[in-house]
Amino acid sequence: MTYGNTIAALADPTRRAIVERLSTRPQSVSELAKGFPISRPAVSQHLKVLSDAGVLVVHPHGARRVYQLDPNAVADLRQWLDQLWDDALNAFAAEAGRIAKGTDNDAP
Amino acid sequence: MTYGNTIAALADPTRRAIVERLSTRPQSVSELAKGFPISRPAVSQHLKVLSDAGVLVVHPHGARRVYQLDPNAVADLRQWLDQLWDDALNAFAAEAGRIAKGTDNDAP
DNA sequence: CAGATAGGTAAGTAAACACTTACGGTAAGC
DNA sequence: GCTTACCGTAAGTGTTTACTTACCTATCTG
Repeated sequence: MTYGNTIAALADPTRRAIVERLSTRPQSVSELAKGFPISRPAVSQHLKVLSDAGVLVVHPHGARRVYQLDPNAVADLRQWLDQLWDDALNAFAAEAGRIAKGTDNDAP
Repeated sequence: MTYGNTIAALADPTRRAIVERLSTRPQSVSELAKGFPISRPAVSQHLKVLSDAGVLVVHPHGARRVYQLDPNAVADLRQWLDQLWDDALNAFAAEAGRIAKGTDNDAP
């Protein structure tokens, strides 16, 4: 169920951009905020949402707080997606089989 | 960018549940609606969001409209996630390397 | 110690969202 | 043709959300 929080957190474009930035290297709040057209508190709020969802981890370096992407969150979401992908392919194959056997009701 | 719409569409729990149901077999609107505690029009609206995002495809069978999960949408999202995963792991390794070399500023 | 830097939190607001009921339009069955 | 099932859309509503400014607490620096 943890992937639910993750995907909800990643729904916002700004939050996705933050995550993408952090995926290359850890960064502090104001460092991040420089790259966005929104205020620093807004970035801080996004970081809280992402942290609460388990997507980010913080470790304080003095007065600075450095945020980092947690690979585990990505892994959880990936697992769910892989399951979905697998089921979707199976369903597709089953459907194709039914159509090939003429069991579909497309024809008049 | 198409994964952006996909992930936004999947942010809602009801919509995720719909997608999970459709991942096993295609289903019609009222068939789907039976399984949820919300009204049929609400389900219809969710289906529109998912279709607009490219997550679902419809094909009408007479008066019924059968919705089906489109594996391509899942594939796009998977690709983005894999990229994120890869970058995150690299960043993690780089960070670990920097700490091991004592380049980090944790110490007073 | 005084001031600056870094960042979380509170309160307010406008827009987006997830519903509801009501309605209109199309295909099926008698 | 007339009724019944199927389904999308319109309009309205309460809640969530993404922002803003203002404020407050820590830490680093001179």
